Amino acid sequence: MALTSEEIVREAVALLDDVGLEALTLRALADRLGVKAPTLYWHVADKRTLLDLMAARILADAEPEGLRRPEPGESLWDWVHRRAEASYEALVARRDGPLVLAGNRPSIAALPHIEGILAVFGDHGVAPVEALLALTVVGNYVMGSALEHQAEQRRALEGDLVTDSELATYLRGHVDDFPLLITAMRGVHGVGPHEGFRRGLRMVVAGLAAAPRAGP
Amino acid sequence: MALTSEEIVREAVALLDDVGLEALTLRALADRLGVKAPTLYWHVADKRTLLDLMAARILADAEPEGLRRPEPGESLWDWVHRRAEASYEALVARRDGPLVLAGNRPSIAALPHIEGILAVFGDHGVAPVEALLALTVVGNYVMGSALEHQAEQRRALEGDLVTDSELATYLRGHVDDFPLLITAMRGVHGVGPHEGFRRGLRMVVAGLAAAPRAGP
DNA sequence: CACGCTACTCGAACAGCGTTAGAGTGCAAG
DNA sequence: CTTGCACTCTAACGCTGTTCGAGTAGCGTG
Repeated sequence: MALTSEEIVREAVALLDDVGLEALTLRALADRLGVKAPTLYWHVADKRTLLDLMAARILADAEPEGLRRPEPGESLWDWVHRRAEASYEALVARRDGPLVLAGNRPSIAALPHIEGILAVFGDHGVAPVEALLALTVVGNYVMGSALEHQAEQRRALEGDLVTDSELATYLRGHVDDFPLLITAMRGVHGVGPHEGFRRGLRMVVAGLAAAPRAGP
Repeated sequence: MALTSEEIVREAVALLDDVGLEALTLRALADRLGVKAPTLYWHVADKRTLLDLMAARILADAEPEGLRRPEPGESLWDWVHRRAEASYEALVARRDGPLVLAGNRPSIAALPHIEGILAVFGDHGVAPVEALLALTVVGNYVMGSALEHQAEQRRALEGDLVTDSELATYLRGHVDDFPLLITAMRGVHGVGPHEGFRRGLRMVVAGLAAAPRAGP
């Protein structure tokens, strides 16, 4: 049975989930597919383009069906908020997902999708330029947040650097030096780990909604 | 004359500017220092920790003196805006800077700095929790934007994928399929490349300023 | 001066990586 | 049966980060 490039990409993403980006080697991927490494080069040009394909697939998975358009009666910005939340969660759920996506622009295949989003903005009276701006602002915030969250997570796995809990114990030893930081961390610790992202997202979207001439 | 680890880090950052992250090899760095590769291991534990040190240095360079506190009479949020703009520009100016910073949390050395920022927020009546939230929101937005900008820039250098101009010519060939996207891109193209970040930043900061109980 | 000790540098080598060249295998079409 | 294509393999290249153990220069002490 012949190997397909889609099968390779699918298994590569699965391997990524298992071992992380650093251990994602072509030989390991080939092993997983019951094949030797050079075989992959018949189906995929490069490791670089393999990563591009993986990024495209991860991105596609992060856009479920129900988010293509707003629910009936849903406000534009509530929809933007929901979209952002969903892609953040999809990004964070996939191990090293943000890292893989970091270097890879969406392919041409994503253009119709973007056009559709701009159309929705248009239905709500937002001009294309403003819409694209809002889209990239939210996208960059989501990307940055996911990246930071996973960086922290990776640290905790490797255990060799400043994790949040290590930071907490360090701070406890220097209560007098960092009173504000300590109360801030305590307040953040009260809510869940992703709650910070959500609260921030709400403010970001509010800022976007307030700024342009988003007609009533 | 003995080699110091600071000298290594300084030269590593310079090498990064010259050749980019992918070509930043220990042998090349050693060559630049007039030394052989194993020597570096006497001064630095790992390449990983070398990257951590580089990240710390890049981050430190991104915080110039005049931004520690607001100018007299400057509003809190104008100051936040100025800080964000400065670090964005520092990040983008340094080749692959965002990529290096992506995996590396600020070291313990950065804590006093953060504490100082929280104190400024406190002077303006913003509680530590809200201040830390605002700080990470802006930080994540800056990080995501810098990452995206440099990803685009890298594509243009390597010339083998979808750069903005290639995208533009592709779009010109499919005017009927993507009318909104085209007018949006045209509008973005009118202003400078970093203007999108600035306009977005203004909205993000506005959202932050409006949301919490930032007393008068 | 001679001693050893520490600080520092090096050559040689290892395993593993992405990648290529070329030979081989099976299967479908003529 | 033969040809040719689609696909996979073995072997190897140059490169990477990293380790080992030997070597050297300078210094404080006897």
